[in-house]
Amino acid sequence: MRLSKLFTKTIKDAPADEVSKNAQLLIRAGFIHKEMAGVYAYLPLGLKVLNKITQIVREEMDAIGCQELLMTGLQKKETWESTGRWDDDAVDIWFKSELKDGTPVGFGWSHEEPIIGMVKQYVNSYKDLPVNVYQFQTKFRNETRAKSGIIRGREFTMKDMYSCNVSAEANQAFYDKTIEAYNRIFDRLGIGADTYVTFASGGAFTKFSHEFQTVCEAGEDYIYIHRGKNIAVNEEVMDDENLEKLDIKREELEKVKSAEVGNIFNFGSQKSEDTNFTFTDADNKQQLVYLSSYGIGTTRVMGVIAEKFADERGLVWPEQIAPARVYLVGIGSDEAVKHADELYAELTEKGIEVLYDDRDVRPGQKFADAELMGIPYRVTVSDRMLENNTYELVARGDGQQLLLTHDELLGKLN
RNA sequence: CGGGGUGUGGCGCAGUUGAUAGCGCGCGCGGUUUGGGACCGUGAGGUCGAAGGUUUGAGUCCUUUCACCCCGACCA
Repeated sequence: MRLSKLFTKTIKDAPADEVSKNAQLLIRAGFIHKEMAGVYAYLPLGLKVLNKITQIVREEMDAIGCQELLMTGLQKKETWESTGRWDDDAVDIWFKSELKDGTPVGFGWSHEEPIIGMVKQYVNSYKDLPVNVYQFQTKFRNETRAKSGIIRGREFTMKDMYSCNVSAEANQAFYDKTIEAYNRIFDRLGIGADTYVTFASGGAFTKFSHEFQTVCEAGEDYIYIHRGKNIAVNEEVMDDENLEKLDIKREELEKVKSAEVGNIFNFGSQKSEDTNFTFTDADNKQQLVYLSSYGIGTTRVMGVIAEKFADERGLVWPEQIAPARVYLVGIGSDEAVKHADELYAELTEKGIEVLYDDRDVRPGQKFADAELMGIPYRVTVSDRMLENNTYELVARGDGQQLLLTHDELLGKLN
């Protein structure tokens, strides 16, 4: 991608109404656009990042046998009445509207009920189970107060997955398998080392749940982490009884601020009882399906990563999700620019994603933008470099600078 | 939802005791520059969140309203 063609541009001053670091930097770098409080659009560079996060999640979900689908944003009242969750008193974040004829509709804040209602149609026998389905969907939640940029919005995207099994054991086995998949996801996203499987309170259908909490100052939770066991306890369920259950001692724990990037619930058979979701077993008896639900807020993850790794110069993306791998800067004479053009063509040809700053602006501005955007590697082609037949490679993360020959550079970037 | 705060060109801000708006960034044009967000010159762009009111006169005062931000509450 040539920067001269990119319609967005960077700005020096963040809008005054943005206080959160993630939104300030993402807006300054041209990754997102604020439409209203808690509602953000994803611009070309931001969408690249979001799509990469999405793809990593998708690969890991597929790897454990899940099938992707896409439910609807509009939902009907009847679906939610079975569990008593259409009522505004039960769920206070509903966005609701109605059809022209007055029929009420809701904007999906979750897809638990609809997806179960849909799957139910196809599951009749134990032979049809297990079923594990997931989607990446926009969720609408009428939060009384949006905050923290894209970490807590009123409209956001989430990967939600639902598993249906024949027994509590099978349900638990898949639940455990998903925890492993989630750990792989957060590893690949670059936040594995700071993300803890956290014992937390449950929701409407279960007493406890597991959260995936990433240590982050911009988070909204306080958790007690156990570095030895690599697990944590959410402050909200921190008591002696639970500590005993987890076989950990209070003094082994360290309190940190964190952001919830994933949350999984084992519903047991309670939810299927409410929704009348049953199957016929081998003895021709009707049995309740065991359900679990698993969420990862993909846009929130993006915000947490932006927030967590940023430094005083701007964003710092982990390589796996950066909008491009290389930020190419050409400086100086026409000759140098020609070399930069050629290198851009060559890298692109090799499948390396390059953001080529071919704008007619001064070097300082290009360097500053490379840093603000957080592209992992900056490659500079200039007359000074050409004299020695080298290219300058600077890593965004640690600032390490290398002077490489053409072949060394390609070796390094491959 | 309770408390606090802010709305003035695309962005960041100033506007004194009321007299129909000014600066920086950005943008156009010309020129000089070219390894850390250059400089000079010259332009374009706003009627001051919205509505109503007081006044000869309102960005400045009053009322209402909307939006946005922060703290708290909430967060399946």
